[in-house]
Amino acid sequence: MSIQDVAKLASVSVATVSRVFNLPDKVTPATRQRVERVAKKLGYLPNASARTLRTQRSRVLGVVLPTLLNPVFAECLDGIASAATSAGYAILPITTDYELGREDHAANLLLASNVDGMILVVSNPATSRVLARLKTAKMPYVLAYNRHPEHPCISVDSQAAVAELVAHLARLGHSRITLISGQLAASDRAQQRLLGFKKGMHAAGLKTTRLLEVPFVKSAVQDISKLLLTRERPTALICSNDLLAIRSIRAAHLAGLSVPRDLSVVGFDGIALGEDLTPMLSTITQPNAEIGRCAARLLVHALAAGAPLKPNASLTLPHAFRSGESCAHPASSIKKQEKFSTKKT
Amino acid sequence: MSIQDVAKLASVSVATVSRVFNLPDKVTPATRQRVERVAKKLGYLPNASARTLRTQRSRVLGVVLPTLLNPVFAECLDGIASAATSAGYAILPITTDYELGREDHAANLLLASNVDGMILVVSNPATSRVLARLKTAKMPYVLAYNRHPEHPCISVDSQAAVAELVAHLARLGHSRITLISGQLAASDRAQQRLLGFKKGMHAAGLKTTRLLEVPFVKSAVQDISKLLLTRERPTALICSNDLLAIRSIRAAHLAGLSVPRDLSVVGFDGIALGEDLTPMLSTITQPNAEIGRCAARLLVHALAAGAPLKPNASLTLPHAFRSGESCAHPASSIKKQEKFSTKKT
DNA sequence: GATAAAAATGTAATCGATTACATTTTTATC
DNA sequence: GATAAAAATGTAATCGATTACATTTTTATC
Repeated sequence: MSIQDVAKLASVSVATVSRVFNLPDKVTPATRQRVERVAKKLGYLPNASARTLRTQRSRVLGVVLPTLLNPVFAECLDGIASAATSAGYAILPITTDYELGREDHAANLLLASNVDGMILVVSNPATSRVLARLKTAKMPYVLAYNRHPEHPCISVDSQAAVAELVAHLARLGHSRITLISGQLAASDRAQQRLLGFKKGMHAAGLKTTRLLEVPFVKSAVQDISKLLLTRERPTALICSNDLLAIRSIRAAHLAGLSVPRDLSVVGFDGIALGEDLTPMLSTITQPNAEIGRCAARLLVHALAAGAPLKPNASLTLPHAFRSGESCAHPASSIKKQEKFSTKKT
Repeated sequence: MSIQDVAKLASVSVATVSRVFNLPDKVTPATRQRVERVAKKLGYLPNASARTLRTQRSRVLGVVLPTLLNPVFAECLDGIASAATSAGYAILPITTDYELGREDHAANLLLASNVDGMILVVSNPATSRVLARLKTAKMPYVLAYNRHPEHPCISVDSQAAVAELVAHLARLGHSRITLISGQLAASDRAQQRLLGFKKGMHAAGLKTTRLLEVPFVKSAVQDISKLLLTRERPTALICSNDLLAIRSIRAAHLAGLSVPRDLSVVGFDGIALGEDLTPMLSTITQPNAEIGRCAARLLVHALAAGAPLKPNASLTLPHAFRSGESCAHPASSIKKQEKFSTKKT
């Protein structure tokens, strides 16, 4: 079932069939209809491999993501897909499960697949081997969530966001705040959030910054729960992503603590599901779908212009604090809390 | 950067270069090393489009899913990806957002992309146009989650699962049970779960089966909340998926009801996140990743055998009731409940 | 209706791999 | 070292599209 079959049955040359699909104005209406009818009858679709080989463009964007099991990236991919589709591009997503070797593998697969450009969430742009590879291969790309001065990146300012959050918690009366982070080595975001945490704590005059680094793949509820059973337990947890926040709330429950009465928990990411939870998740929201859409639009734009994206094309999108129900005054400043509650009600 | 460049620089023919990559045993070690070195230096990767065009196989499996924003499908896709990868296949996933037209579009895109086979979650296999299309195109495929006697399907027995669940709830003392379902027209699973609900209610001697059909895309918390404020409100909700269950728990909270004291909520799907919630989600679990892995393995096997999958290759995987914390005795039978609680503590 | 210009259509090269078949080189055996 | 067999390598066709250029047909103008 090829263009040859259609041409034969429609009694035209393959060039005419091709034109019907690509330059319909260059074909007489009568011929066009005849060809279209035959094509439809045969269920003919132009072979993408042949077209890509000949035209040297696939109209496909490669996407490299850590995982789709974290809704952050699923939401982002959804944004990428919608922007890509409206620009006439398909997407080819690959996940790496935070394994560095699989980043290379994914990039190679996409390079071999003739994608026109790539959107990536890498572990760490500063040390990434893939990015060098893309540069030598002259493959246009843009990073999402990552932040690095030498690469085009779409992201929010995680560091500032967490610093602001610390200030907010301090204002609420919290002083024993612990950062629950995923593996720092596996993500520049986690590192930036830690930095923001330290800066924020320092700015608030809080000396001791406590950090619990937990494995991300397997649920870390037990580890967090243990932390919450210590004598000098924190009154607030800042979690470097929403899934960790959800697990922290679970951990609090297992430790016999009520959220937010005994413990405030704030997440990071703003996954949609957080709004449906009880207590509704307090979190720093990123515009995940918009990050994806921006990345795709920028990349498509660069492809149209024929020039790879430069680092100065980077975009910092706005984050926001979504005040949910998992964050409040600490129990020690209960009076203030009551005043607040009264105001609210 | 093509096989020609490598051949020239290594002073061999393109055939030899090709053999180094595909039949390395047929090449003298010395030659092989020379070619491999040159290939590596140039960063050469065999062009997938050219290879696919020539060999008539892409080693890619197409995947058609409603959405990745529901973790069920993200988990399933993860299973597909792992099984496909270990079998040497890549995957090309496309989402349809439950829009019928986009199912066609996705299938066409995948057909044009020369995928070797397809794994699909369609709206309704009985009425699907894509499946007919795949048959005429002789494209091997397998359905996931769907159930239909005329197609190869990997699924659980939703109907039996819900019927059993009703029996369980009835045993706990519930009689006013409402099914919260997504759009019935958009999913055969929803229809089967409804059927199981009716059968289960009938078997339990419960006459009135109440159903609330809610839009799935936008959160239906308000609708559910309204239901819970009625005079004859249900004591238990069966939700046709876990996201609806989460929203139902939220709705209960907004209605001033405590779960599970005032209202039992049971979901369907067994998304991983449900275990981290408080109350931990009571739900009927499906082996989502395994459904994906099975589908991929079966398809790969069929491709190796050169024969399309027959309906009798269908597999019913086991479901299970995960007893979480969102389901208990109804308040009216409070004594029984206390007995139970005591036992537990 | 002859002529020139414009529009429609066709021919054949091309993209980059694989592979049947042909040719050359190496190895084994005497 | 001559000869046959086996191994290594090369040549050229092929997959299915697009497209520059050539050719044919249609249209416009007198």
